[in-house]
Amino acid sequence: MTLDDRKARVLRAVVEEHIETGLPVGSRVIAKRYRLGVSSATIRNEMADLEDTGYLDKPHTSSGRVPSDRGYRFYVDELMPKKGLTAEESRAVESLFRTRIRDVVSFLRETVRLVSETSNYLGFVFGPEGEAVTFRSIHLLPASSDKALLVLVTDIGFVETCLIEMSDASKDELQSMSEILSRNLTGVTMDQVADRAYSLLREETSRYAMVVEQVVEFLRSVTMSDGDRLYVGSPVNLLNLPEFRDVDRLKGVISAIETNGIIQTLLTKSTDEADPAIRIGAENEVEAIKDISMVYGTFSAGRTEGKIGILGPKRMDYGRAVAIVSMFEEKLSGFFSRGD
Amino acid sequence: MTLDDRKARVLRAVVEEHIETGLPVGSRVIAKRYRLGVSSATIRNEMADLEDTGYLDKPHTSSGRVPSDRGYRFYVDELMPKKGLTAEESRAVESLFRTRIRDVVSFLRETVRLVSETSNYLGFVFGPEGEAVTFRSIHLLPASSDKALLVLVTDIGFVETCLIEMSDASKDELQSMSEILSRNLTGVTMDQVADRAYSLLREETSRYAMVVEQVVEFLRSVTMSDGDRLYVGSPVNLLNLPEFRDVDRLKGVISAIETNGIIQTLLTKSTDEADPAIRIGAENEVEAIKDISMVYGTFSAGRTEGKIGILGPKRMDYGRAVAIVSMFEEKLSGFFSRGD
DNA sequence: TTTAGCACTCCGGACGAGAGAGTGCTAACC
DNA sequence: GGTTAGCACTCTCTCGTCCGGAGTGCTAAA
Repeated sequence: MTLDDRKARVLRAVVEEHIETGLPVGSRVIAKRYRLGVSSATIRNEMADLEDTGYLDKPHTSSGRVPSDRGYRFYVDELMPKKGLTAEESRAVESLFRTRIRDVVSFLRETVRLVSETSNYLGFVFGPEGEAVTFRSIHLLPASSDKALLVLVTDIGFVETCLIEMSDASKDELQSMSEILSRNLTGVTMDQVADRAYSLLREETSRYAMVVEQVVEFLRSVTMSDGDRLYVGSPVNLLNLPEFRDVDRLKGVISAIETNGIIQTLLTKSTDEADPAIRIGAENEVEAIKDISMVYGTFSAGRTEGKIGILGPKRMDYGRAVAIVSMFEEKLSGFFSRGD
Repeated sequence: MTLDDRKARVLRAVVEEHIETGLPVGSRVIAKRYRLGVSSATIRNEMADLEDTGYLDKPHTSSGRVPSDRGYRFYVDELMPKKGLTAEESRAVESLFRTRIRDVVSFLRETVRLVSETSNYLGFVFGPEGEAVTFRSIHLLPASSDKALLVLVTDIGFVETCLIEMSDASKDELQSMSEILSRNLTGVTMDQVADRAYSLLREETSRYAMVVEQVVEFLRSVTMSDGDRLYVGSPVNLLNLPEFRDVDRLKGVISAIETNGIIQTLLTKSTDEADPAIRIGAENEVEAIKDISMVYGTFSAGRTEGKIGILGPKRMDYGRAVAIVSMFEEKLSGFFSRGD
């Protein structure tokens, strides 16, 4: 389905006007503000047609028009101009990726904060999945008289640490256990590593049963931690939007997002879309966020991948959102491949 | 200043009724619901007196009374019953402290989440300060061909890691640098460690100038990270409170909290108060949170200490908040001393 | 096909009335 | 003298009503 040139221009004007103001837009405003060379009456007719074909909605009988999901969809697919980031914004992003990385978790958390800040919507990152990740190295270090520190480094730079209680173990013993672990588990994928570690350690140093158990338990918890993959920014930005003056709506959205699983299922459901992908309103197929849009993309991290995206109102600045997501995608892919 | 017995009982009734309902409370309700043995007219007289002496306020001429800051203060100091947590709640807290601790940062983050959840207000933790902390151990581990992993363990169990870029270094070289670091920096306090490391590494292995610089830079960032000490829960709970139906108020509070520094200065200003301490409304001396109350306490972590607390409306359930804070204080102190 | 004109619709703010809740005061009561 | 019943008064909140404004849809003319 396509639209003739003038209808497309009217639709574009309506969408952009509505994105800017948040209010229903009338024919007069379009005629005045957007130089289409025709009168408001003509625009009115075009708008009526656009409503009939489902590109525009009317909140009530005699008010201006608002883009429908379909209208937005046509807009982002066909009409939307490509946008870039300002020099200053790019610089802010660059600088995040130049700072010393302490660990991947806080790095991703910082990323989310920056996405939220530059977009003025709600940023999120869905971290690289664990299953395809392998270990680059494993160490057991003495930490105190009765504790050892287990350090794991994955091939994409994740560092996980964990304190292990142990009654007595010499430095040498730790060292040897450490080496056994390293030799045998390096390169093994996450979903196999716990089992491997278990059989391995048990036969080699059975007198440390308690330690072995703790190591295995920790490895299990690392691999299972699918819920931990989602990082969401602070929803304060959404409070500034007129569509969320209604507290209950905001509450619904926030709790939907915080309820682990919603975004995950949304993202994994993603089909052969463009990248960055755009999901508009009801396209998300979840009641609670049916007037929320989502722009997200995929970044690669070693053999696996993660998602980064922005949640905002349907009248979000899609062009800008796409620019931001693209930028971060690229940077994140770069970041995670750098470590190879 | 004290109150005669009946006035105190009226005040207590008003405060508790208001805490429960959030509405101005009238004399009739008090007379009916709280068995004071006098009629509403008498209560009315008492309430008028309480208003004169500043314990109660009236939103407008002919409405019920609302406790003033002074009224709340008297309530928490003199009238409030001691509360405990339900068995189930205690169990939830216990279980957090029994789970395997991955690292202190995520542990504190989880703590904040749990405080928010059990209190139904906004929990926060102000982590142990860095200056008095010393290192228990320091390690440099091979991570990949061109990177090493720097691992620090502090005496209170904080683990900080950081990837260091280095063009070429054999395992043995890393090992020896690692040992030099360990030997010389263990037990040194955070605020001295960067300098020590610098002079040390430079003279011993000058050919790794780049590495040294990175290590020092990281040590600096660890010691400086005062802004990172604050962990705040999700403000969703606040959305459920009728006093925050007004989005702008909520926005003010949230951004005041997110603006680093507000809570810090509030907490550091704390004088010789009881523990858990209670700050009611304007006692906080910050405009933005002048109708927010705060209940917080101190937990010890080795030679240093941190704060844990709850932010809520002035009509918060102080008894419960105190119980929760006490519980967490104790648990956290236990947690951080366990590692000695 | 476009446009001007006009009647019509609907929203939102203003206004006022009435109900409800609560107070303060007065006068009677124990 | 403290306590209480009664009552007038005040203020808020909720409706219903009433415009004014904005926008539409339709018709007829250009």
